[in-house]
Amino acid sequence: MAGSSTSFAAPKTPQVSNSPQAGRVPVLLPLPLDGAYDYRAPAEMPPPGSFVTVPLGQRMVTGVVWDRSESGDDVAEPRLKPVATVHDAVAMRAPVRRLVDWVAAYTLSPPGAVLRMAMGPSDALEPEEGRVGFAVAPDLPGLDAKDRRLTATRRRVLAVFNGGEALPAALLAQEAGCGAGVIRAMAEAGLLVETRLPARPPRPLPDWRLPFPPLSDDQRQAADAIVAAVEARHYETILLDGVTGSGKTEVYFKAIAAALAAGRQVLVLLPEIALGAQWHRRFERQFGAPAAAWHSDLRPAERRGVWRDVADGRARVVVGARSALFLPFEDLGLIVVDEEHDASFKQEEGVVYHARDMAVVRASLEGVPIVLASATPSLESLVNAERGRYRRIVLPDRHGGAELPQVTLVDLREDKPERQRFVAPSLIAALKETLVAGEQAMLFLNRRGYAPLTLCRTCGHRMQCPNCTAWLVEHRFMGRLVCHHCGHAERPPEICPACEDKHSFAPCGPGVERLAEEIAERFPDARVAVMASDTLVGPQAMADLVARVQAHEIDLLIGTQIMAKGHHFPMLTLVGVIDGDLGLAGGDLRAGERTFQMLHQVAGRAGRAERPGRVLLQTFDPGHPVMQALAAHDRDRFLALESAERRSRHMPPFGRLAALIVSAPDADQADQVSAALARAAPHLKGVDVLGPAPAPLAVLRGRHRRRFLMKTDRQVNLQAVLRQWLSSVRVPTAVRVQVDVDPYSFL
DNA sequence: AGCACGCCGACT
DNA sequence: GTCGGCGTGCTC
Repeated sequence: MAGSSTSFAAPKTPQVSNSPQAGRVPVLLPLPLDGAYDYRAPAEMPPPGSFVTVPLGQRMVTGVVWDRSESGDDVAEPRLKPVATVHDAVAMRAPVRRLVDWVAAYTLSPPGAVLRMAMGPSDALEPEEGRVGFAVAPDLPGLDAKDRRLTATRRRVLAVFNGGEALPAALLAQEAGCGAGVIRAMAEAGLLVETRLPARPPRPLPDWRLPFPPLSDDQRQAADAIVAAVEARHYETILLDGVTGSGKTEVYFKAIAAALAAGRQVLVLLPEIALGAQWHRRFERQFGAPAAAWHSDLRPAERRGVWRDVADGRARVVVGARSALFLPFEDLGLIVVDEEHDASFKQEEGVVYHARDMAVVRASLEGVPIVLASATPSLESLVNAERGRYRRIVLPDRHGGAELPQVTLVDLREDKPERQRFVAPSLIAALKETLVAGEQAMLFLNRRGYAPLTLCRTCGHRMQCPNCTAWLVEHRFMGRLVCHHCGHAERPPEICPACEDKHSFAPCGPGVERLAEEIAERFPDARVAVMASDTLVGPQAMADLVARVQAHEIDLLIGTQIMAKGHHFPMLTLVGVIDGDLGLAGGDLRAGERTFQMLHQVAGRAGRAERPGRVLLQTFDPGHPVMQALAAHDRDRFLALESAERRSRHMPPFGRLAALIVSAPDADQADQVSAALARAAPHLKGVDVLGPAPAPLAVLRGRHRRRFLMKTDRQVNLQAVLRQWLSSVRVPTAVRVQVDVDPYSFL
């Protein structure tokens, strides 16, 4: 205990003020704790945003020096542990810290859980010096090659250099097929010398001065307005509303060029990385250099590189999915959210947030403009434009003069497919015409696998997931029954587990695989490909298939929503939608809106070049407003109807919504906590609580789930009401209460 | 999120 | 009699 008595005897750090906060520093850790923890500050107080490593319990954790809050109920000073390390890395800027706080408060998540998304890879904090490498010793050529120390392995190592530059040890060892020990021994023996490798090469800079393609008057006006916003350098949300083919991308590329010209960085958010490839090609064509990509399957070294380049300003334009929202831009000048209506911007696990909405928050905290682009804007964004919070810029024309495809509704009650078949006679006929004309066709069915349900003909038993309230989907290519919710997979049984009858199973309903089978029977000579997330493995598979379609090596493409977006197939003149009603079932608030957006996007694949396209849309409900709007190309009337409907029900964006999901391994526990929550539910003006009800997915991954829905007037502070409500109920650790503010999924 | 502490089954 | 399963609770 000599150490502690020494520190006791040492004079106390002189107090710079009488404040009890002197000498202490709040540190937010990337853990789901209640808030920042206080630590004893080092002699030189690290400013807010500094990355620091501190002791927590038995381990060391790296976090960020946070901003002082006013609350006074801090831990007593003697218990404070000291900050262990202050990192040299670029500090987290105030707008990012405020974004973390904002997202945490809005989503009712622990701030540390949000910080985790903003921290980046832990090794990105290490000081960036050239890595250690090895080169051939300068006097080596003088050595006799027959020197006994020059074993075969060592010779292989020397051969790797082949007269070239220094290399990192790991690469050397890998290339020579030996261990790191060999390299070290060779260095000790004087065969190799240790050197510094040069720092990572600089990124090629996108060139904003390259000529743009000629823009239409509408495009030019839109571009001028957005460029002016970029140059004005203040926050504004611009909704860029333009039909497919109207040239939205060129318009926001102009804005990107303006931001680059001003020396500032740009963030572009795309809904799914699947459509990244063609975006990157397009960007590189315009700017002569690639944009930096940020997504979940970057390799660690690449991830670290991008992170650092964003932080020190070397990466000028970053394209990414949701998580790019939290990147540490040094000098952000513009944010673009493309396909802003896309539901995949909503993160459904962990911190539940909507990246489009939080991007607007970031833009406002950074004081920069943000462009939300879509051919089918969300009702939320359109209403925000009506309210004057967003500026709406409309691009009316299909740039390049191509006609809109003709959309014909196929009434499945009249125009019936044969038994156990799913393509109506009129669509078969259209496919035939298209193929005969040497053109391409696409069939859209948003269902992976062979059949969504497998049923025993003898006893009616349905194959169900053991962990979820869901049917198992047959995947015939894989020879598996698969749960699309938890990933459970099993071999299709030979005998029915209920009645033990043999070979009694029958597939019910179509998936893309079954549709492909029907088409192969019907058109044996057609070259058919299936495009679904589980048939395209690896990042290259999608690009390869797209290239084959563009080279007309495929006549007929069958796929799920993965093929709905962005690909340009000049010879594709027919799109068939197998089940237009699929997205409309279930109690989803946005079912109609989403179905419209998805089918509109799919329809847009037909006839984008000089060839006119047509769309045949199979439905059991041709009178449905979604189908009528699609057939008449009347988006605005549909939106007006949808908007009126939402307004009358006080649903978003005219009211606010939050969902609570109570889940537990045990149904009783879930019920008990639900009952307690129900008893404590707020009774306030403008607040309605519905529930508890078993969730549509009543069991998910083995957890029993109950749902509440809280609906409030727009002016109610929904978060405050929720916080109050939740704090009044004790929740045992086995039970989880997940909060989903602005829910998009109602499962 | 880790990591320790703590209370019940199969092993030397 | 111990080793170790993972339920519960804490970390400035």
